[in-house]
Amino acid sequence: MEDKIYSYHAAMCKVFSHPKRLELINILREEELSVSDLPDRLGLTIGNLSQHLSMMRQRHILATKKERNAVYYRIANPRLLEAFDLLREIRFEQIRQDAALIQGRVS
Amino acid sequence: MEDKIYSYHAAMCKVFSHPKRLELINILREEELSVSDLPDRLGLTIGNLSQHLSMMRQRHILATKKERNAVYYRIANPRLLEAFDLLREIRFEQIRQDAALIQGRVS
DNA sequence: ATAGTATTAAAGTTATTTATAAAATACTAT
DNA sequence: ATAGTATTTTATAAATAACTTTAATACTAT
Repeated sequence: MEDKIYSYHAAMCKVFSHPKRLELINILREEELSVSDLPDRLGLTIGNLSQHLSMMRQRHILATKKERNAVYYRIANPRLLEAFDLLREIRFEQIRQDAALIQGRVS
Repeated sequence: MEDKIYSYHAAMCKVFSHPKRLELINILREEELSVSDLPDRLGLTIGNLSQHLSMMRQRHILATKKERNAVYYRIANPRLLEAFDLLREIRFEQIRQDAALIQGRVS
């Protein structure tokens, strides 16, 4: 039971474990976009992009709506952006500390 | 440059993308423990555990100290637990919503 | 020094993830 | 209905990650 919770949690975190998916989240925080807007901005083929989108939707990170002949993707839950930002901030802090270490200014 | 930031960010998130690593983080939030305390609690072989520990230390999620003939691991940065809890909370919320849907009580 | 214990590293195997290209589906508008 | 566009799916190959077993290292205490 407890095991399942960790598995669900891990499945969601897997979304964050690929640089292009993170970049995508960061793009979609501003505006929702259609699939065809994205391959150029991300440097991905359409097929590959579609795979990422599909796994992100399955895990409720992204949500979609259909309009005319396009499918629009958006961030499913704004709180995800809080988590995104918090993790990024923690990572930045680490990088700053590493840099300080290299320059001999140990905190 | 921007690419590198996403890669660093993703590398850190990869730590969270495995259920046993999440379980480990949750165990270590209470107390720091030695390597030999962990295989039984996690149901991992020592070799496999050691690989997880090593990658988590490399990414600054865990920190170590040596004492007598044991190596103790602890959470490197308490803010990681904030992120852990936030993500878990978001995931729980999703599960609750899914459950509600199945039972026909659409929010 | 030697034996015993704890930890890490290496090698080999399996499983999972990612990327590419091609085919299939879905929808629009004529 | 047909042609055209957008999106998804599938098949395959390549890359990465995970697990197991065994060997090596490091440290303790006698």
